[in-house]
Amino acid sequence: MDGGAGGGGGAGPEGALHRAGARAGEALGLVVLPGAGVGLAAPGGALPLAGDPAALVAHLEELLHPRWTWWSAAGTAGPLVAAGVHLARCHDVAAAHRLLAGGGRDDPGAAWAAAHGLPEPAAPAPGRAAAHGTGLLDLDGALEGGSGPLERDGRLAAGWVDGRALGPEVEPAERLRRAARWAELALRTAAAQRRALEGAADPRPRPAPPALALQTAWSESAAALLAVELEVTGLPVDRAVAEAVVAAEVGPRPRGPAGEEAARAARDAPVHALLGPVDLRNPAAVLAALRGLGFDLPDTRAWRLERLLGAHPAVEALLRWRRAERTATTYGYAWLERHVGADGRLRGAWSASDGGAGRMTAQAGLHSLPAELRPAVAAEPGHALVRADLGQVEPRVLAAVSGDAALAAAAREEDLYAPVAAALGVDRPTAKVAVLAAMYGQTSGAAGEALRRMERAYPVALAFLRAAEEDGRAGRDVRTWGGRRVRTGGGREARPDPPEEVLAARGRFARNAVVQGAAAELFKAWAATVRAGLAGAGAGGRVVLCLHDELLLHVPQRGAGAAADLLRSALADAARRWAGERVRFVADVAVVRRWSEAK
DNA sequence: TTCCCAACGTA
DNA sequence: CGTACGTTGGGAAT
Repeated sequence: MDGGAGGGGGAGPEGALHRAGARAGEALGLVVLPGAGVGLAAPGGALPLAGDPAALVAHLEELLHPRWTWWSAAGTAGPLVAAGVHLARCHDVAAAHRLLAGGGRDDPGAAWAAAHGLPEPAAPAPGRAAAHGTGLLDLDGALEGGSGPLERDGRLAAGWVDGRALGPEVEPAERLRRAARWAELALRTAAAQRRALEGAADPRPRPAPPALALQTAWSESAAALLAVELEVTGLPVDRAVAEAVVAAEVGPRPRGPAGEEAARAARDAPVHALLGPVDLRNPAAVLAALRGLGFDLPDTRAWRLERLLGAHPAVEALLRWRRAERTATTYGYAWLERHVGADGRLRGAWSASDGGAGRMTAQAGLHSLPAELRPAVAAEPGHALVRADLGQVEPRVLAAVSGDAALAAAAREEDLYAPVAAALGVDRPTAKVAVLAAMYGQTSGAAGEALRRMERAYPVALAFLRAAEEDGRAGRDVRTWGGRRVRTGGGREARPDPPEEVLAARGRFARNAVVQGAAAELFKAWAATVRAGLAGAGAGGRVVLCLHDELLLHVPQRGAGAAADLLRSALADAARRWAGERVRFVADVAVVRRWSEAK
């Protein structure tokens, strides 16, 4: 970063940072102004630094190895990651807020308010809550009056939350000072969150590992940074193979809108010949046409049509049409065009903890690639893919978080269902169905007797699940093992007397959330540990896909064996921190050239 | 233009 | 054997 720093004096920012109370390994607030500089904040003061943000941050990473503390990785880390800077540790205020508060809000205004005991502010204008807005300009009284980022009532000022206060139209030196001030507020918010995480009451029947909530906040923070990296890195795709897979389903790439239209008509023709000129893309029309053939169905879902395969040739044609249409519209040439870059990387936006239970989500179809396309996910020359997926993760998680000693004993086996089957006195498939039925709240009576035996064999686990279900039915929030608050919908749309259907759905949701959500936490702790290990190895390996219980790494060929070992050791480390020694977690690991070759 | 539903891919 | 998510197209509501 030679010579880029201003404000620190002398050889660099070290002196000023030291005077501001920055210490190696400790929290350091960070705001990035792309192309202009950074705002830093340590416990004793804030420091504006002009210069290239990536160079400044890379230097400080090496010098201080801090826990970078920002409002959100999504808003701050993008330019740094794009410039190739590795950031080892962070506290992501948005991620910690999602963990502590649940719900959909994670903007600075909401996090600040929660951390200071203030009521949640009005939601920022949708779509305009950019990290550092470029919009102008009518800086309101809160800014112009010199009152800075805080309103009189203690809330964050709107002009700061929406980024206008840091916009490029602000005079450069003032803009940097504001960035440092903004970093200071992120640091203060993080400190309050840390106190809340450390002081969190432990409502569970048995004690969690020490500081689990704080550890979880940090691994969730790492996942938020990983989400930024995943989008920058992308998933390596062999475009020729992908196009061949598409072509096999829908034919050659159509040329222009006319070709598009012709291909569409060609897809429809065989079904029209058998079913009449029905609008195949309108389910109601398809339903009516099928009724004309004598099939009276509640809907036209594939599994329902498959039962009628022998009855009329139109059924087979329709099912074939559905597959082709899915490929053409969702995973076809247009999709490749939109999401696969010139460098052969499939890119989409990632979210580190979306939805009710806090799983990762991804756009651009990254989480729902059809199996037929997996041969197209391929290592680049000189590289390998290393794939690992957790085995039977949800029942193992249930054993860990419920504290059921008998289930934990079963979870010490490579195949958890074998001892469960023995305990229940049933065969393995029945045992598996019984466990899943218990975890997810069965409604049809298929596993009735096995479920009653589950109750006798694993009463602690079943009581844990029943308690979550009761909380959900009552509209009470539940907390996952790592401390994530999951709202069950009792608050919003509070109808006076919800029908049984709604109550039952809330119960199933809560029963599922305490398992699925906890599994998501363990997964992210694993992913964060793997990420750190890859960086430490220094061989350029990257996580390229996270898929709920599966990790895919892209590594130089000669590092593949080490990466496979890392996946196993990282799981052991993460699981020990997360659950102690009582439960074993297992991963299936394979070094492959194509994703389809694993498993 | 916005919102909801059906359908289906993944875990 | 239920939950979660994203994407698409169509139709109704606005």
